[in-house]
Amino acid sequence: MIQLIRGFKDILPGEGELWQHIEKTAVALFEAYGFSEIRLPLLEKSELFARSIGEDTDIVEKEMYTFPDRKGDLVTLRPEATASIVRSYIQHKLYAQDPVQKFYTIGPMFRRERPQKGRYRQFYQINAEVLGVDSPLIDAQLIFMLVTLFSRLAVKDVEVHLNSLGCPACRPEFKTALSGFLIGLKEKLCADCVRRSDRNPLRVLDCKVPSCREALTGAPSLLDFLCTDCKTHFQTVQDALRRLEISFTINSRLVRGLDYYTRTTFEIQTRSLGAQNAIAGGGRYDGLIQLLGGPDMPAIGFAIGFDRLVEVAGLDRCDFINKPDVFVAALGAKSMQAAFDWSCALGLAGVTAEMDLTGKSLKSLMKRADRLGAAYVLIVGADELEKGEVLLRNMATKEQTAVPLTGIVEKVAVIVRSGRRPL
RNA sequence: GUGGGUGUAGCUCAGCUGGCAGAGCACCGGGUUGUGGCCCCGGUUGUCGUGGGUUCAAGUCCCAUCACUCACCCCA
Repeated sequence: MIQLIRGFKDILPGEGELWQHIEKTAVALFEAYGFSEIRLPLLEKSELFARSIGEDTDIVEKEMYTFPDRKGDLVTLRPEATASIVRSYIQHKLYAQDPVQKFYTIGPMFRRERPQKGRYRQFYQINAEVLGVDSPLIDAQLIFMLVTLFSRLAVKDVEVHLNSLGCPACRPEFKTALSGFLIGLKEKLCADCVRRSDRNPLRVLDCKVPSCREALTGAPSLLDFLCTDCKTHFQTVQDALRRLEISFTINSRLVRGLDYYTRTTFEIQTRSLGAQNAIAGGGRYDGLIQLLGGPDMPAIGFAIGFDRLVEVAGLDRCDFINKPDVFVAALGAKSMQAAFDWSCALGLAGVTAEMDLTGKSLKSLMKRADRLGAAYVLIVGADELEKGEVLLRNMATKEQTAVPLTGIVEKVAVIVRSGRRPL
């Protein structure tokens, strides 16, 4: 048997409906705030990610699906969406029409990590990005949208973690101070942190090893090093969040894994996902557009882990399963023909009709109708055809109505519609 | 990439110190000659993850491998 590739998964019928519901909820929300959909390729030149995400990140160093195409060009299955969004914004000069652009996009990303709860090699993200807006108010609005979405999807125990990473004017100063602090501490840190302290000292801050955390208690805080502009920006974000009644925690150790982040960064966490507790993360990346060859434009965005969101959404999967309105139970070959014609016509009339084509006993047909959750069963047999009327059984009330054969499709459709609950 | 746990019927799992591969659910049929859910009776379903090894004999012990899973790492 050929099995699927490690870390990949099938979204089976029964789950698909829930995925769709979540997607629709997100799209409706984004559109209400003026975001438009952008659809992007899954494959990009490898160089795009190396430049945007950062050569020294784990993603680029060891997690990307990178391979030469048939001509020998290095291509990569996208590990995230922001790089492509920015690439597209620059390439099509979208800023020329209107410097402010708001996008959302939903789709698969690929990273070759070891699979775990809520972590797959092909995983899905919902992204929203605002390009060309400097104002800290937009930062708050994005967080507001995330919190709103999670509440609409009944996600429990949502926590907003907030930090500012500063800008090219103030971050280097902090990095120097941090490096200085770390030098004296090398023997107290774990092996990973010793390596990090040279290459990417910021990452030492969110190490989970208890001894490292302890050693870092007196470490300089990023927030003390922010320049005046960054400080004001961060303060405005917080004030706006308070006005929007969103509770948040400032976590000066919240560091992003991608190099391009500046200023505001945030992460939405929830319990009940084990170690993979982040369901969304994002932040500002003011320098990225210019870095990739575009104009000097600010930008901010977030990514939601779709797979994780599906796991923590407080929704009953059964509520979204597609149930037939009518199950057509045909007994005998002659009945089968008539029943088949009617079930096709019912579909056109907007009534979901399901029927069994294998010629089973009425008992098993009834069982099947019950399992599928059909609202009605239309019983069609030789006796009924002779009498000129078939029986429509309401599965909930067990009431049976005789429906004459003339105009049967319309009559069934009327009864089914009247029985449907208004949405 | 590192470490732990788990792979037996479609699903959930039992199977002892090696000795004929099992149960519940599901499915199919019958009781009810044409009416679902409850009840009763009967029936189908297996490369015991895969490949080696030890043994008279391996689901069981050993090695390898694949997959799932949890954690580290990293990240959404």
